[in-house]
Amino acid sequence: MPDLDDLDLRILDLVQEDAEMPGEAIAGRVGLSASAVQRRLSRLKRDGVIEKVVALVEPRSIGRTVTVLVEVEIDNERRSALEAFQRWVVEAPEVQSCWYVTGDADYALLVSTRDLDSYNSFIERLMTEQPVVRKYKSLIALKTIKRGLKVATNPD
Amino acid sequence: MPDLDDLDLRILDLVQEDAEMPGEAIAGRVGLSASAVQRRLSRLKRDGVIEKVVALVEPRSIGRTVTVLVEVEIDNERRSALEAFQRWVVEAPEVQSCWYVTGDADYALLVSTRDLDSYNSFIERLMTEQPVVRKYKSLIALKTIKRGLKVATNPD
DNA sequence: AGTGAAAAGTATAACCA
DNA sequence: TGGTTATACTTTTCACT
Repeated sequence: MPDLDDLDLRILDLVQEDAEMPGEAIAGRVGLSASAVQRRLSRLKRDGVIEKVVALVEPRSIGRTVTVLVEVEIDNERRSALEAFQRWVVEAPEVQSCWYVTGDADYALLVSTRDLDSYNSFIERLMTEQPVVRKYKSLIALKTIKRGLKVATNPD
Repeated sequence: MPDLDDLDLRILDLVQEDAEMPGEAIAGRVGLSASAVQRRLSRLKRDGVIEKVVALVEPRSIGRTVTVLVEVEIDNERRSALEAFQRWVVEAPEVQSCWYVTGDADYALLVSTRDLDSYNSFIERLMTEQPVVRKYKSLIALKTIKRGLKVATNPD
């Protein structure tokens, strides 16, 4: 991942908001030709700066009403099972994101399920299949204020 | 947002993983013609099922090394300032996502910054500009296990 | 609603500055 | 590296089932 110049950053800023914008529209805004923009986009994808381009789906519209932030505490005497836990998380379709964190918890999971019943099923599966999880705490999202993974490109 | 059939769900499953897949490729997988797929995609966007299509950028590659889950506690005697707080959050480029949650905290924020220094600046701005925030707790992500906002389309 | 074919719009690649 | 042109591909529109 080599050095990105200011033009790359401005392009990234735009496509993180709308990846369907035609190269020519981007070109107009950043002051380049369409093909220069496309060349840069190809390079950004090849180098892994742009991981992928995805559609963001509104969860309610496909019947997923429940979003939960789950804080998970690990049994330190079973640390050897951590890799299996992480693989489980990566495979679980309910888990949107997961971080290993400092602080009170060990892992934080962002989970999306149909309803509270299926959230409960998810937690039961987690606790029975992954005994390395000692405790968990649920922060149930009552309202989504902002949803995205956009990374700021500004210098601050 | 009217009823989605099984074909819609299968299309959504694919474009949440890779929105650049040509209509014809999707068509082959779900058993439709390319134009039928395109018509469904247009409808899904028009109806807001697909909110938008965005590029996912790898934070490190643009110099953002710090990801933090911030739990925020609200001063209940200043509830009137909540709307201003939410607007602030929506505007703040460091905040990727934010939920109003049950449990110990009131809000949970997903924050991305250049380094710990700029995270500190962010927190100071938050605390001085939004006195409605009484307390906060930082869960610093030491490792990202899984990153995305994909919503499962399966029945579970 | 779906299919297939023509038309319009984009992206890709080759070439030159 | 950027711009321009030509080619290939994709999406959009339309006539028809």
